[in-house]
Amino acid sequence: MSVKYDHKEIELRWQAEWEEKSAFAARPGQGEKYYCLEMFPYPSGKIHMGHVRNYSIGDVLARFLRMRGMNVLHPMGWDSFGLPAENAAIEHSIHPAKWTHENIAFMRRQLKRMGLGFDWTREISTCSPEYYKWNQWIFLKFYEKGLAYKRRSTVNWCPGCSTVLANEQVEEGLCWRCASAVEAKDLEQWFFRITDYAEELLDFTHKLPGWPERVLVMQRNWIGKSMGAEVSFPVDGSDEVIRIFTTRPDTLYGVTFMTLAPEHPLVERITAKDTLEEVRSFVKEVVREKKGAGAAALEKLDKKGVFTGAFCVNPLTGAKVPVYVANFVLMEYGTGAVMAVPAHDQRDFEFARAYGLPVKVVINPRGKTLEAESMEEAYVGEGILVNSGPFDGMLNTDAVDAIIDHLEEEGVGRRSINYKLRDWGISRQRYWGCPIPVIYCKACGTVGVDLEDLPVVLPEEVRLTGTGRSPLESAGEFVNTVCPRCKGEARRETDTMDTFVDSSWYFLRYLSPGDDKKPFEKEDARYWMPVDQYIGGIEHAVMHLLYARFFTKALRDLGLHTLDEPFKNLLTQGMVCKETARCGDHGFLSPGEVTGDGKCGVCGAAVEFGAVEKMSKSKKNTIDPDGIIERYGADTTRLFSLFAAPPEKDMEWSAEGVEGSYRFLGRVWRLVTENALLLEDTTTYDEGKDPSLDDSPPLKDLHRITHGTIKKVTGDIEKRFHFNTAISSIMELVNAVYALVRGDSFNNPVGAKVFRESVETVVLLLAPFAPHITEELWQRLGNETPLYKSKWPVLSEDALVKDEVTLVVQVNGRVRAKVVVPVDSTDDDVKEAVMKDARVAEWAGGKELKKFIHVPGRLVNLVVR
RNA sequence: GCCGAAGUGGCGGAAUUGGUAGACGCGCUAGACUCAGAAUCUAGUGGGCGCAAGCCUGUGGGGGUUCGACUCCCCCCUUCGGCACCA
Repeated sequence: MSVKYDHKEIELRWQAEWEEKSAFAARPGQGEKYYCLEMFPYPSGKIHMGHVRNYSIGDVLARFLRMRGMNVLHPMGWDSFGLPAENAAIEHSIHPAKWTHENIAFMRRQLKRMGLGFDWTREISTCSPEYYKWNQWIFLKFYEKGLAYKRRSTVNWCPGCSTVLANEQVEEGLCWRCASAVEAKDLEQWFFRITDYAEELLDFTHKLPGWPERVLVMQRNWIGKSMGAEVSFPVDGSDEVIRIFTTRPDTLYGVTFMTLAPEHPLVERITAKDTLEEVRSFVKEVVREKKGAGAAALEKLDKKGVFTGAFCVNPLTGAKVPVYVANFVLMEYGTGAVMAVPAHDQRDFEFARAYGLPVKVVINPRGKTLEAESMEEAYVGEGILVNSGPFDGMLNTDAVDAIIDHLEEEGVGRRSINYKLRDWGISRQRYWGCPIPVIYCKACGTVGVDLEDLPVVLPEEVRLTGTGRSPLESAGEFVNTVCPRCKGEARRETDTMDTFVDSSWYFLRYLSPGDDKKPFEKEDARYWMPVDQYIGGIEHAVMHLLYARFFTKALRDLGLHTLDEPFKNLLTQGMVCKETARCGDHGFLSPGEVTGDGKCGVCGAAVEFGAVEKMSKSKKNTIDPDGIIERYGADTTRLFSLFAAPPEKDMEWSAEGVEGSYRFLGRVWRLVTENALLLEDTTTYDEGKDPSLDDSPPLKDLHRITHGTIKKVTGDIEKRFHFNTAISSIMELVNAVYALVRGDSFNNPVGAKVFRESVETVVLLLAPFAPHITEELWQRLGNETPLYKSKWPVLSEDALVKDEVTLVVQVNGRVRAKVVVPVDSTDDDVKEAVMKDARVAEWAGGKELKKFIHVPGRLVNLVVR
């Protein structure tokens, strides 16, 4: 008697049941809390395999911990403001709101079809006024505290997206989203003062043991802390002073020239009359090169400079050194001026050699004397100071502090710290975002909207042209308003916020999703925060994860909660990849464009296979989850996405692998349905009450394997997130059960009980991975309580104990025999047993036993000569 | 250039503390069932030699530590990721 595994019918039925019962709603206050969160999706249209993997990982964890008795919060929402909605509006004449809401509806259905156990009662969407009202509220609190401010600045302008980008959103001079060359543009912009938190953000990268080291390293590099000194170099024959920042004050006596950034304000003021023309044209050229460098930023520009005709004075030595303008000096970092020490800095060295400038050695490696003339590269290592006045003979690492102290005493410099981190520019000249709640009044100036007037609702009627002006400027009714202070005529800010603002605190909104008095309830935050496990892509290592950390600290300082860090543990999942097909003439080909015998469907040329790359439309190697779910079911799709690789590593999608997972579920299905009568007729083996298994080794083995699997799967899920090995050990258990099913071991009352125990265990252990089929089988096993309310199997340590163990016997490190000994054998017992073995005698007989090594339960190694 | 991660069968991957390398799955081979196929089941499957028992060899390359190394140490190679004029 067999029943077909109808995955679709089973999955839809159980999904309806979970939906109806709100099976996965979190209820604060009951049991130990666990906040499991995956990065919420942008509603781009439909889910892709990256989503499938991300949410499958989170759901396994959430379901597992629920079965372990924890009160799990596992919410879902939508990062629903953003540029694609606007582009769709321009291309297809559909309102961004409509496009977004349709996408959300579609993707929500897809996620539910995946059987993901989310608490849908807490669903949020960042484009809803109920959500972005609190964005605006937070903005105003930041503004009040000076954490939000406006200034004119040179910004990264993406001509493709017609908007400003944050520094974090520029990759190698290109837009992170559309890869257009980023241009410089002067604009009035709102900023968040994330630099106020640079030190704390950096400090806490050392206090997040649950984060992957590489993410922490990336954040540290991004924050880019450098310790050193700021030093003043007076300009000779002028009142002007050039301030420089250096991390190498120990080399101050070796300065032989000075370099300024082309944009440095002093350039115009100190340049000699007769060189002004030359300097100006150089500056122009550099600016032009920098603008054009966007696309070709991979190639570093040649180091170039021009002498200004001016000299400045080294405050320690009194030496006059020439001042150059150089294309490699950045105005944005430090002070825009760099002292040059060619003997001990490679870039300065190259510049000095190119322009015939002197090289002065001030540090000698131990036991060596450097000759400036014959040096072929700068010496950047440690050593002893020379030519450095009172500091001669000092170790350079000690001289750093000594010289800074000296600078401070003389009043010509001070200790200083620099960060690469810049303040976060959040203004975007786009429509589909959160309006910045600010009003400009001729009389009162810049005024924040009153909190009672929030939200500032995004108007529906605007002209979207994508030309670079803020679309909101065209919405007259929105723009023209009255000043909250003087009630006079005023205009609204027409820029919207970077969507990364929306995602910087959404994890807090899930805690109190309906609250209309505050962004979130302090008590809820106290209970649920921090997020115990956050799961998402590595691409957010710097941007989102740094912004969210900043928000958490800033909101703490506003008194909204008391937490330092939002995410206790972070799992960065690998990418979903697939083999590409490529034709020399026609580029990447989709499977449909390749003929049956591996030729290009267009030209018939041989197709190149083998390159495994991240799934992407441009590579034509995507797999649509819908098709897989339709054909194999959500359980198979989830199972395979977890089985193919450990979660933090890239995985390769393979059609055959999916088949394998499907076959496995079929095996489990048949194990229960084909043995329904046997299973119905019995109860689970109970170690305490039922007869001992000592008389039946096969049953005792299976009982032990069953509990070994419980131990292995539990550990793999909770300690290591190694879902792939968890699944394979469940497969091993299934194989072990099948090995006995065809014999007669189970055809007796005790055998049936052991059989039922192992089958129930398979179903329970598999439940987090494949929740539908297991729910169905659980019911078919006659259980009244649905599986989603059931407990994880309990491990019996007693069951794990073996009577005998097989020891591997090595002679001189090579395996030569195996012996079976009682588990409690002493070294001497083992030695006796080993020596009796015929194979051992063959290899070790008649030779001198130098050493006898016994690793209990594992092996024996005889060292003989 | 700097920082980080990784290199294991035909493929995805396993080996948790230095203790039988290749679990589990895919693929492949042979067989059973079938009119046939699909599905399913059984057996085999790192490489070399051998009828076999078995022997040798094998985790990117070279050296080292150890009774014993995929695992620890040193050098090198390759691949991937991040940062990249940061003073």
